[in-house]
Amino acid sequence: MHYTRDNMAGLLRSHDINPTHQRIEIAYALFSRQEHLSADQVMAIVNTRHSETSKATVYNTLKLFLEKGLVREVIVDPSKVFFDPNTSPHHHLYEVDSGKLSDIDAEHVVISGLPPLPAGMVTEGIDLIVRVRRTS
Amino acid sequence: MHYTRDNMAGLLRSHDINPTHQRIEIAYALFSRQEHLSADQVMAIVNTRHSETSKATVYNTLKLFLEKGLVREVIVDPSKVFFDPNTSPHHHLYEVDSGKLSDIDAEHVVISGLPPLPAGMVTEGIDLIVRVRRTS
DNA sequence: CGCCGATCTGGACTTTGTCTAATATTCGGA
DNA sequence: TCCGAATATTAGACAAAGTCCAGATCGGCG
Ligand SMILES: [Mn+2]
Ligand SMILES: [Mn+2]
Ligand SMILES: [Zn+2]
Ligand SMILES: [Zn+2]
Repeated sequence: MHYTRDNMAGLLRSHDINPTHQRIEIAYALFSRQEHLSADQVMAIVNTRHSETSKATVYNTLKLFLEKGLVREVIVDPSKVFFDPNTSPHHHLYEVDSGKLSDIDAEHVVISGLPPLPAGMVTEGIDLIVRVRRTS
Repeated sequence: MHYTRDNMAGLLRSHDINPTHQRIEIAYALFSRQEHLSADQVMAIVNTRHSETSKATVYNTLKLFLEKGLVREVIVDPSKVFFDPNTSPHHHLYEVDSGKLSDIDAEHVVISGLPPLPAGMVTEGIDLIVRVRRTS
């Protein structure tokens, strides 16, 4: 599957999001790259050409995408949140020094032996983060 | 093992940390409670009685404890870091709504099928976070 | 064209955390 | 015990991420 600006409107509609110019640009930034981006990075990307999208809109839009399940949040760096266009179950490899974040396919990873959940609780997700460092 | 202010100095020295009044208070806040605390919470606790420890000292001290391996950092909430006096290998259960964070013993948890690390990389830690929500 | 709800915006504000330069404390040695 | 150097603490300025709001703008429809 190949992402273009032109198929962003359909993607947004399929997630019950009204497609606007700004939302299309922001979605395109994430989906065309298939990378983990911070709000700051998204803002820099969408404002490279000319369109001028405000900070408030970038944050509002990313939050909207999150609520609608179009993207997922990755909390791995204490100073900023990353947004992930890959919403299929997967884990993350985090290079502590460089801040580089990459995906680990969940398909072959098995997590067993977790204790039963407290009553009245339901799992929203299991985040597995492998923190690595360059051999010094 | 039972933690008192009086045995904090020894604990600090055993981790190569010069025990000072402020450091003892901060360590005592964490170890006597055995809870995950944010810097803000630590500051509130140590300043409840009278001692008046500054914000800079709270942050400096928590970072020092981290470097010396006396506490560990838990990154689970996008808005603040939690400090964990439990440095033995364990995982976390995070209640998304309430923000409550609790330990999952690592002893019976098995994680298998992780892909090999990129060359020249060494694992610094594996963080497993089970995000749960109250059944609605 | 003109209306109206939805969206976008600048900028003030909040929160978490960092930095700095001045002050205070600690601690080993005389 | 006293002293000086090294170490630690501090107030407050600063920075960065993120939130909020009231007013401006957009865009689809009659
Ligand atoms: Mn989806
Ligand atoms: Mn230890
Ligand atoms: Zn990912
Ligand atoms: Zn813990």
